[in-house]
Amino acid sequence: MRIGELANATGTTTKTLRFYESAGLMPIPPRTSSGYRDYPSDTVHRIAFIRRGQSAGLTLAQIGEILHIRDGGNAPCAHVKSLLSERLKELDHQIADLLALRETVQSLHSASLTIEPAACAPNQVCQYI
Amino acid sequence: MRIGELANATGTTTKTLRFYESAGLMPIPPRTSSGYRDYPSDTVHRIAFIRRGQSAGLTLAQIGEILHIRDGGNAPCAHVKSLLSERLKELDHQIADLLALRETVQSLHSASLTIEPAACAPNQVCQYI
DNA sequence: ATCAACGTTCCAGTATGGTGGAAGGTCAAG
DNA sequence: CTTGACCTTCCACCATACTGGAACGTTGAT
Repeated sequence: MRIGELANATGTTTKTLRFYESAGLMPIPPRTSSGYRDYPSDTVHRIAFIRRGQSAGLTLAQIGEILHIRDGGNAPCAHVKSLLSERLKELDHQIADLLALRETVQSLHSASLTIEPAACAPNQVCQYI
Repeated sequence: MRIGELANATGTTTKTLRFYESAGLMPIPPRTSSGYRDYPSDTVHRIAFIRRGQSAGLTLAQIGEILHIRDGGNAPCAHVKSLLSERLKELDHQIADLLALRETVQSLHSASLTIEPAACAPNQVCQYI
């Protein structure tokens, strides 16, 4: 199948597919005599996997690692487990950071609602921040 | 004061200060006869404000807006209030998104711990994802 | 034969907040 | 007079996942 078909079948764009290829996520596809990429039809599964990996919050680089292990003929199970638990730890950190930031912003915001703007000194930028 | 002094006094670098200037966050400073930037000493407060704005999760562009209002001789109170409440909404969105993602990753990870890797079919990339 | 719709490569830009380095000018101490 | 620490400008690059566009070749239908 040609690149446009594949893009249609997977809900991506030809641009994105060429980008994935340049990023090392796709095996180099064979070409037709005129130079068009000619993908085997099971490539849709590979693209679908990439999308699922992205919705799981993995980066393209991490998804690439998994694909490379599989392409090398091995089962990527162990690596996937460690990527997922790593990602889980990162998420916990990010969530904790954002919650702390939310606290900060929340209290700045509350203060900005209660303090009189008239009390604003012109020699500083902003009393709320 | 010269740029290195200012950088030292505020815990930034000369690179960063020149970057802030190019980003429009700093008033154009006077120069010495030899072409060195010569900052008024209250510039440290401006830099400190920028840092506080960043720890409140504001972008440099948003911090710039506040500074411009103040530089224009007006009190930025109203704008600051709206920036903070906007930021609060964004944070709530981001946190909700991350929590949902955490759920997804969590269940994928649990599955990866219980399912037998031996059940791994070689014709798909990874059963966990 | 011509036209649209597809394909190709390559280069550049998006947003964010800087960082690194080259090539050169200035200043104070020894 | 030279050395080292400072300053100047400018251009390029980091990560991330694409996107836009130019310039040109191919395919299939009318």
